Amino acid sequence: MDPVQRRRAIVAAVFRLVEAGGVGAVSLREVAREAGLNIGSVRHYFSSHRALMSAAAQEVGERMAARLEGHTPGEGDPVERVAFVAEELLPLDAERTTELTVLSEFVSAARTEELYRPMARTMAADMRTVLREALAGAGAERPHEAAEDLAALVAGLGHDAVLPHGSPGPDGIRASVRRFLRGVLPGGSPD
Amino acid sequence: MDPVQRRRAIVAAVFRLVEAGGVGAVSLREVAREAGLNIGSVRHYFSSHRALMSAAAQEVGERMAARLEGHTPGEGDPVERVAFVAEELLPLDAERTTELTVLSEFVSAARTEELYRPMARTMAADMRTVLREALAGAGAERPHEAAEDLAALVAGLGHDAVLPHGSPGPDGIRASVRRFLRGVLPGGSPD
DNA sequence: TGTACATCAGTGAACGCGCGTTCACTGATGTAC
DNA sequence: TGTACATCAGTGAACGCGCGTTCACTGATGTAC
Repeated sequence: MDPVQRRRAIVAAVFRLVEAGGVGAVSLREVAREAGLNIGSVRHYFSSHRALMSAAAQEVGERMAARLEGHTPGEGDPVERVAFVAEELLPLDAERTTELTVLSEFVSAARTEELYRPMARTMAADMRTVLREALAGAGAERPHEAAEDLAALVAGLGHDAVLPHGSPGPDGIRASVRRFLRGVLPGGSPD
Repeated sequence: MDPVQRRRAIVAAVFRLVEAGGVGAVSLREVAREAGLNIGSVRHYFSSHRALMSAAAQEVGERMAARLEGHTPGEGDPVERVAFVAEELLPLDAERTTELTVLSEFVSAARTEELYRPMARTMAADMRTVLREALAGAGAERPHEAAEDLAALVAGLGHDAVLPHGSPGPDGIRASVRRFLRGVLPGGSPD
């Protein structure tokens, strides 16, 4: 197996463990078991537990950055154009739910673990930038303020939906985003 | 020392450890050190690690419930009346920041640890109820929808501010809450 | 008043376990000459 | 073509450590009679 692919497979095992039990549940023995390798083999590709987690955090950040940058805003109604961007960051299907859950675990861990802080900071800044540009492009009057509000709304909706609480669900999430956007963009039909 | 006080002191030590390192950083040995006790003494008051964490989670839930129920909505401008309630749930000073950080750690842990799930569910439901009643009392046209949106905004603002990222800070948080409330309540000056 | 016993706060050593790390190793592939 | 050596993927035992738990213990206070 290609060493690059092997490293990817190990990081993928880390992601599955993070989703199942959080960042704290990732031990080298569990990673080895999940990846179908010997613990010594994991060590062969990542010199330490810290190095493995750092690589995993970097990969999460790169995936989300690609998600944010990789789409074209689309056309049509301003509300739908910005909603399309915001919804990249919301748990509206299984794929996004998994990815956001893993991201959220790393970002939360960044509060007490400095290893994840650069990634968390970059993510927060990228998200604000992308939302601000989308809002400005769609004609928002105060894109900076609106981006702050939308970033908080998106974080809150994502947080709730990822947890086993009384989340509004995909339809409720979509509705919240549209209510917000109709308030800050021109051309949305009033309520 | 009164046994009740002793239990409280041990739970307080748990809270300090959760704030410093998350729920995963709470070991019985660390709790004993933090509380100035022997590990056997901690065991004397809480029959297991699980029982201790359960008691701590319950205490967090009760404190937040008291915070939500214990205030009177106040009078005057509808925006300020609801903002007063919402701001109980936002990290606007050191005390609220600490309390919300600890709450947030337990709620996040609830995703993978069923022990904390009842508390997390109750908290989420209480928060929605209190916000909905405050919005309805202040004249919101669609208090249910507005409460969902405000709950997400509050969760997002709190999440961001608790983490070492590019948070908007207390003034930005207050401004976001007021922009939202002016959009859903009567009598707020437009923009 | 005095003795015996029960209760309970508090102690700290010992257990088995999973952890990250270290290390000596196997065996296949590739390169030097 | 053939031999010697280097490289590197992959292995798995062993280390010291912190963990939750268990347990036998001390000593003070309160109660029974």
